[in-house]
Formats: sequence, structure tokens, C-alpha cells
Amino acid sequence: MTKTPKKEDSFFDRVFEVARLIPYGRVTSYGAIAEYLGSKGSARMVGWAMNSSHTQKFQVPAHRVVNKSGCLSGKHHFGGSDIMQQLLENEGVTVEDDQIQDFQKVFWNPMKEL
DNA sequence: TTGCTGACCGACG
DNA sequence: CCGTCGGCCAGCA
Repeated sequence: MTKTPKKEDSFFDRVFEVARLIPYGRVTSYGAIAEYLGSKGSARMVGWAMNSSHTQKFQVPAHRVVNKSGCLSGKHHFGGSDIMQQLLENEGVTVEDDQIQDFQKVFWNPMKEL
């Protein structure tokens, strides 16, 4: 038994779960999700989880997750194009120079909303 | 199995 | 103001 559980209550799964809860036209930051999970210092894992998000069967709106500066830090991982920006603008979010405009306005806080 | 890296954040000088 | 470093956890070679 050294192994475990079939139940995947790993840090990653929680990140994906929260990411899926992000409403349309809203964005959040890695630190916000990490803090919501109770590990404020593990913001890196949130970003890493997004990288592994493609391994999940659920579609994870990683394009709605940006760094605390509102900058599309992970846009290079979406396919090498401005797809991330296009998706955000498609949802009504204004993005310029890889940076979200009115970030505070479209910012979605999981701790506050949930 | 061990070790390194990674889409961040905050603090320090 | 800007550059540098540490910390957090999990996947991958």
C-alpha cells in the first residue's frame, strides 16, 4: 500500500476545479488561486498546473488565469500565438500588449466569490 | 529513485 | 528604480 489512493485530491486537481469556476468574462491570478487553496506561497504550482491542464479531461480556461500584474504570462504556452489574448477579448476583456486592461474590474477572486 | 525545472510572488539591497 | 534570491509542490528524464 504504499501507494495511494485513487482519489485525486492533489493540489493540481483543486487548481483545475477553481479554474473551471471562473465565470465568463472574468480573470484571476495564480496567487489568488494558490491563496484560495491555502498555499499562498505555491503560486508557481498553479501555473504549473495550468501547464498540465491539457492532461485533464476537463477543459481548463487557463487563458483566464494570469499573473498578479494582469499580464498574459502563459500566452506562449497556448500554442505560440496570441490565442490567449483573442480568447479574452472574445469574452469582452480588453487586452493590450499582453496586459489586461481594467484588470481590477475583470478580476475574479475565488475567496470572495466562493 | 533522485534531482531539476517551472505560466509566480514577495522581500531585500 | 531595478536586479537578485528564496519559497512553495508536483511532474518528468
